[in-house]
Amino acid sequence: MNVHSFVCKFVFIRLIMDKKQAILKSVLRLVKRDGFYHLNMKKIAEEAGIAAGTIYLYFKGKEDVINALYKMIVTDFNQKVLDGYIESRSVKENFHEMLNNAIQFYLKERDYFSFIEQYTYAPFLFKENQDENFMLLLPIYKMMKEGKKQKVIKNLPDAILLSLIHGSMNTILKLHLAHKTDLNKKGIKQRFYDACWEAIAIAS
Amino acid sequence: MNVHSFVCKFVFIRLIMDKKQAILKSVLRLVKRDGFYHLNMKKIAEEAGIAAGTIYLYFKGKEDVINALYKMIVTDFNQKVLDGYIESRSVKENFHEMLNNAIQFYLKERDYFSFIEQYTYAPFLFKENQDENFMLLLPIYKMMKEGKKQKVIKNLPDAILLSLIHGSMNTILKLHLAHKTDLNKKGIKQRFYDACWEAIAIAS
DNA sequence: AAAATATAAATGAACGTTCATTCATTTGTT
DNA sequence: AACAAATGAATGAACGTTCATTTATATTTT
Repeated sequence: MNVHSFVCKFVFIRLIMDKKQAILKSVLRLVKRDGFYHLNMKKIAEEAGIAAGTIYLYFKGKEDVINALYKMIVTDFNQKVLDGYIESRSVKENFHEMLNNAIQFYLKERDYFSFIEQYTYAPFLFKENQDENFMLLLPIYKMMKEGKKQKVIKNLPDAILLSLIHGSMNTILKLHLAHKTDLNKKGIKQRFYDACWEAIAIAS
Repeated sequence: MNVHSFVCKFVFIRLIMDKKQAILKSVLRLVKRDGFYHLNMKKIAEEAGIAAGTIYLYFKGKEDVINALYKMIVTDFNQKVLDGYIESRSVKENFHEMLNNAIQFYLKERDYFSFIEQYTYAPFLFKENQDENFMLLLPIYKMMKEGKKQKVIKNLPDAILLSLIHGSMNTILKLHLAHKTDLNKKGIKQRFYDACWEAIAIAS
């Protein structure tokens, strides 16, 4: 393999990825706008500015597209949120940082939230693995475990702590996206973080 | 109108309602089992033990069926949960009672939860009115207001309190239905109620 | 360097299904 | 006989997917 062919191969892969991404981005926009129910291959192609058949060059079919998108979002989410975790910091600081990262993530990529919510509640729609549903909770688990060990977080069952953190985050995002509150206001966000922390922390 | 025709009319209405209910119950079971995506009129008819055309004698079409089901569930939920509200009782007691009613409601009618979750996140799918989404929150609103007035509930923005209560309830139900926890165990349920109350109550 | 050839990428009409809905007909009731 | 209720085959639109064809890109030959 000479340098020339190496460069060619690199460019080749990059282009494939670009088109794959373009298709996934289209799905994202469509699911947000019209919902899963009205999603179809022709629309996806139109939105991506390609022909319907082209999608099948990059994905096995509709299911494959949807699953690929889910995996992309989960990977992106976990990476960005776990980025906020620094061993040396206190649990409280890590909690704030990760919750903030999670909320910022969904505020920045608001289509992600809509997609994830709809995907999660479509039983056996496109799911290869039911446990996938809970992959988004990994960062919270990590933090909870450490907090319990250090006795700064209440010794409640994991499910309850998860509910208080993830559940309330979910709902406040929902309310934000429905314009029932405004997480961009600094005050609201801070008060939410604090309320959330108070809910799970051992009072000092 | 004589007694006979009155009886006839009564029976007539009852039968209509029975068939309507039978159709809605079928939808419920199918949505839980296969998801919204795989729902179709033939399946609904089969599940209800009637012919496909018969559905159109009772509903305008598919959308109408879905919307009717949603309205039925919301009405049922609000009634059953608000049943737990007694003016003379303390806010804390009312909170426990209503949260318990809500959870029992969804545990008893587990198909309801699956349906509501999927319906809520299908943007513009079958929704005549976007604000419908938040109709399930009415009972919580009522309690929150009173609690704030009596200064037993933290003076946080409604959206935050809602998130802590409704959001965490939602997630714990989700975890229960996915067998990640067991709300039927008395201990878990009680600890969840207490944790939830601690999250919103002013420490005494 | 241009032309010819080979390969890859993209297209969109066509296909077979599936679906919601309709309605002429049948079944049940008054 | 008269009416209401239920049927399910028929209909046509919509869908996911395929594939013969076209367009674009790369390679080889002249």
